[in-house]
Amino acid sequence: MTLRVYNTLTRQKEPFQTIEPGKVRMYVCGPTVYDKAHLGHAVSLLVYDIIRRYLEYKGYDVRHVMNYTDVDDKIINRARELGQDPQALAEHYIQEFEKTMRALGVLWPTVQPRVTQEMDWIQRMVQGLLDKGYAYQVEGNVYFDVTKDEDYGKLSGRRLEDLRAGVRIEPDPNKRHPADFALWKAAKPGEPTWDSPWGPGRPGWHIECSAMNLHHLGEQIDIHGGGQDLIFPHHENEIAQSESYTGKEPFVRYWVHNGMLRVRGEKMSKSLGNFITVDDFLAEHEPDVLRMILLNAHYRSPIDYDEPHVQQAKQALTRLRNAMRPAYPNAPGADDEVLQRLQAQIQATREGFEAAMDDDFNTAAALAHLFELVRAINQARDAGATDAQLQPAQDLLRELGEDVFGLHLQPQAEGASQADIEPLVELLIEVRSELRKQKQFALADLIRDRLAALGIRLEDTPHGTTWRRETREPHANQP
RNA sequence: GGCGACGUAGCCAAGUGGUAAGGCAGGGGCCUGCAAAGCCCUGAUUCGCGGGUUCGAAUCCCGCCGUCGCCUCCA
Repeated sequence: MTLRVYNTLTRQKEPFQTIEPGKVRMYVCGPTVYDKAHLGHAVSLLVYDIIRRYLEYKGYDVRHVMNYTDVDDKIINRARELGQDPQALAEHYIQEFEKTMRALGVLWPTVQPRVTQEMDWIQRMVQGLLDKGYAYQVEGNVYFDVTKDEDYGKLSGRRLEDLRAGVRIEPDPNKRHPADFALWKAAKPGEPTWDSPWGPGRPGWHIECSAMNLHHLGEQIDIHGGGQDLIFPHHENEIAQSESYTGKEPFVRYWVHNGMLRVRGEKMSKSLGNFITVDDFLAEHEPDVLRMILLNAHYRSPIDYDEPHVQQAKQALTRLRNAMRPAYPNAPGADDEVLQRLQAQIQATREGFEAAMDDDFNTAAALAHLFELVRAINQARDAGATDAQLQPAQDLLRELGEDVFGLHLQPQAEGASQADIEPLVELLIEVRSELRKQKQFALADLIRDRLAALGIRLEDTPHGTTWRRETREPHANQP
């Protein structure tokens, strides 16, 4: 099977072929660090985490770059409000963001460049664009001249005439064309500045991503990711800069854009003030719940966030985890017919899962195949399968659910180890069984309830009583 | 005004020409002292609406209605 990926540039799914065989160069737009991460950031982190995990499952070596925008109007303004140094503020929120990444359990990017550490590459590109006539200087500012780029607008499907007719482009007397954008902004009093051939100033927003791509991945890359709201103008401008500078097309082989998270039917955004921070979410729910919400939908679709969806995702996650539970006590072993069915499902699941993921990372369809495996495992367990007989199926569920989807399906008990408490729990179960035989249900239930309060769940089956540590509690992000 | 996406059972959602995956919730049953989990059965003659193409359409075309996004910072 060949992986096919939807490319925003061509608006269709295309066979995935990398520039270098076996290697993927992937760049994902990271945050501007002036505030805590919200759920939209989490969506982006998780979507590209899952994509990366699948690429690695397919055997690719992924070089994954995610930037931090640590120089920007918003940072400067926030720092001014708080009476802080902008760099200190940015550093603080980078640390916060990385806490969030750890809490969400995403694979760590290979490189995490910061604008402030890329000035050489940024200035080199700005100068190159000036030299080639794609940019012009006005009073210490450098602007990109969109009229010099014949195919400007190809990513977002816009034409300059349309833009000119646009209602909300603010007139700027310095710009030759309203759609021209700043590569370098002349210094204003009280702002961080860097020396440059065009005078003191700081980079415009778009140039950083072009420069970091060039520096860390090369002139052409395989995948460029980001939210759909970045298609215009940010990614459009990136293409214009990079292709004008290098003279090579395409700058990016596959433009991948994830759908926006919505709250109460509207996009969640800082300007609308309806955003939920990741910390707020994690104080109530475990990170896998958000992962499940995303897995259940397609990454390009908008996702509505609300409590009912959270509850649905939580239940579905529990069903997945319950399939990892062991065989019944003293399981006699399942017969051949049952085992053959289980074996057939193992094969069908892997094939179905890969076919779904190969089709533009169709996680919802892939997840459906996982649930079919779940049913087969549960059927086999009910039919008396032993742990050894269940293991191949559970191994597959673990591989696809944990390694590829990034979920945590195995109970991860905290505190005392399993081995430490096992003899004690077994003792209590034995005592309780005696009580049940003697119909002393009040006492038996007391033991069950008190153990439940301690996070140990007892379940009576026809074959005996099983126990397990309660799945982990929701926890706030750890330091 | 320009560009674009979407509209599938109570809810989430896959499915882009061959007769509707999966999950959540609900109902019935099995199991059980009870509980929990699990298993079995159960739901759209139908895919926003109206036309058209086709032997055949949720899937293609046209029109309409509705929701949302981008065009300004934004994952």
